[in-house]
Amino acid sequence: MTSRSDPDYRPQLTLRDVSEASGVSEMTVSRVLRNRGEVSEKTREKVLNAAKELGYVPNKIAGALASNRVNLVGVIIPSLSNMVFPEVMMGISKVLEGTQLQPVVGVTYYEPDKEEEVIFEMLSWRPSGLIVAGLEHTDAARKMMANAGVPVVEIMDVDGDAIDACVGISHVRAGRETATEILKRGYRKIGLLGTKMPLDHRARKRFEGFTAVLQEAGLSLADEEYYSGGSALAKGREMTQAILERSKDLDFLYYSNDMIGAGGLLYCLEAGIDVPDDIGMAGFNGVELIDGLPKRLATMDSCRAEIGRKAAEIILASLDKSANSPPRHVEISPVFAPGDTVR
Amino acid sequence: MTSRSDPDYRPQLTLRDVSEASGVSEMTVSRVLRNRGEVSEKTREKVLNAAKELGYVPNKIAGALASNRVNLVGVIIPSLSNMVFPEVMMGISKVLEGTQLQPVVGVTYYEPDKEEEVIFEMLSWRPSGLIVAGLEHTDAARKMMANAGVPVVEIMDVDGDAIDACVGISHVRAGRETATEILKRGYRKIGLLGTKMPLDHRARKRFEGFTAVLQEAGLSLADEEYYSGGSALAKGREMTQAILERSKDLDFLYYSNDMIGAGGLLYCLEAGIDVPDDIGMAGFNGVELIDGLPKRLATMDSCRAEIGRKAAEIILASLDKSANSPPRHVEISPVFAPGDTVR
DNA sequence: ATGAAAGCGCTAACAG
DNA sequence: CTGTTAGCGCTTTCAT
Repeated sequence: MTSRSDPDYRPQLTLRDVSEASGVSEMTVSRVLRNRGEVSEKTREKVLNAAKELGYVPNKIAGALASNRVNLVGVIIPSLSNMVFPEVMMGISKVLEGTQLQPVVGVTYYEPDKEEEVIFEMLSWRPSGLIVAGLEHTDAARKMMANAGVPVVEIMDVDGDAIDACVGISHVRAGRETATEILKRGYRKIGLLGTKMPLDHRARKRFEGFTAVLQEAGLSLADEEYYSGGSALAKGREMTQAILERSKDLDFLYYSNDMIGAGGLLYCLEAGIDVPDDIGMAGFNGVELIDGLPKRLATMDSCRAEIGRKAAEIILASLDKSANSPPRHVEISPVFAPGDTVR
Repeated sequence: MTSRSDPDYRPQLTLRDVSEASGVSEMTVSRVLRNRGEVSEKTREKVLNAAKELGYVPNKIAGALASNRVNLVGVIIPSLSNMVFPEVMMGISKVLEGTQLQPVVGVTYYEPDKEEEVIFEMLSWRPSGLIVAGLEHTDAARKMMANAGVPVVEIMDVDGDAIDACVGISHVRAGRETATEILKRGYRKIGLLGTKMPLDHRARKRFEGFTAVLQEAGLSLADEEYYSGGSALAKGREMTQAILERSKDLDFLYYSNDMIGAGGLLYCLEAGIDVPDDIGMAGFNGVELIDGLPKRLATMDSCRAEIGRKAAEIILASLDKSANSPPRHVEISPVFAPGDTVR
């Protein structure tokens, strides 16, 4: 897109061009192209032909400015580097498919300042709604979203205060339930393995819920291991080896996600460790990958696609005032799936 | 975003509001907010304070219309359901980070008509550039892109004619090289395992290149197996079991991607099959996952992040006329990585 | 260094 | 069913 003062600026095709080519007024051309209002079949055809002939592509920028309507939904997520968020996206896409709305993604890399920036950027396009991962934001970001005048759905997490609407699971509870299941099954010397990400609030909350239950049972974590960077599967393998060599009496490993859990599982199987009798293990997320492992890793489904779908539905409903509005605070309750790695 | 005629329409904050609050003309406010043109430090501050005070968020729609500039790059990819495309995205993001440009994603689900639709939708926002996966498009889509007047980079594949620019690998050659390596290592009874996706042109091209080399060597495929849907890892496992039970004399399995290859590898290891001596195996993509498997699967890196980076650089360069333009046709040559699953 | 005027391409609202 | 008018919020251009 060249600036209009550039020497080689080629003016774009406008409604006016279609109007002239078809001998129909701009306004009627506009109506035809948007399928709005009554237009006779004859004019309709003339316009459509002219538009196709010319290769006219409407200018949504101008349309949006004039109509004060932007059919975009901003989706703001921390990362693309694991399957979690793409799956949320798919849930959103599926619901938005067939409506006028289109998702637009922004990535924050788990950085609050970057998130604030992305939110600002998004809002400056005046989208019809916003879906944001997590409940933790800078004050400025919260203020912007609260004042944006569009529906805002915070997703993935419900442990905290939502600005407008939220859909997710309680990670504290997820951690608590996993711990409860583990204790119930008799495991006592428990190690924690996770990513070194203080800003991954959801992983933090799971671990908090998890350790709280241990404490209530008079236990404490036997050991911990954190990593950053690299292939999650490989890291899970390495970390597991490290922690088991260091703490020989561990009988359970709780991983912050399934991918590193899978690495740990592969390591144990190769090392001849009896899973789940010598060592039990559990991850989190319920990724598809789990189905293909030699043993199904115990996990808890984080319901990513469902969260995406529900969030999109909330946006849709709050735009369509005739629809009866769905609840604006949705907690999904995942269940512990023991798989083959707990006894 | 409510329509302006709605009963509960709240007018948005405009430059005018900031102008009035700061006692500075709209024009100067605009200059401050865009860091353009000379503005005295004093006015600058007044404006910035007023804007922050009010919580003003500029309207990019209006800005874009007036300036004929949209700092968006459309990225059109077939799928989010495996790690391949998110990784391309990360390459793109990394390069665009720090520039004015922002990527916007559209997903086509490997459907040509859907792709045409997404391209049309994208172009109607008048983005500064387009990055599209693949070289195969509907005629209408090609025409739109050719006439869009913005840089268009087709990525992932170079086996075909590019509209404007392209960055990718030759999948035909990738298939050929893999076949060559396999034959060189003495494998002869070769089975093919892949996804049932006639519209995944790149997988098709790899298989075509692969079988061409076999034919040139007087060989033909011993067996084939295709799947659709489900967990790739689990499917890889199932397909491998199926093909091996059916064709007991196979000595090599070529998978259309690493994920199903990994499933196959896990199956073989569990089944006590000697890899690579009884059976050799190879996949495609070079996903990180491979590092964490019991044996590293032979593969060929599809250079996703690099492709994303190069594509973004081409867009950037063609927008900045002072920059010397990089080549507009870039073929990256991946190398066969034998890992531990070929002898 | 700052301001005023004009208009980007389209659609809402109203008139016929 | 079709057309006319006005203007969305901003930036360009030109004047001061």
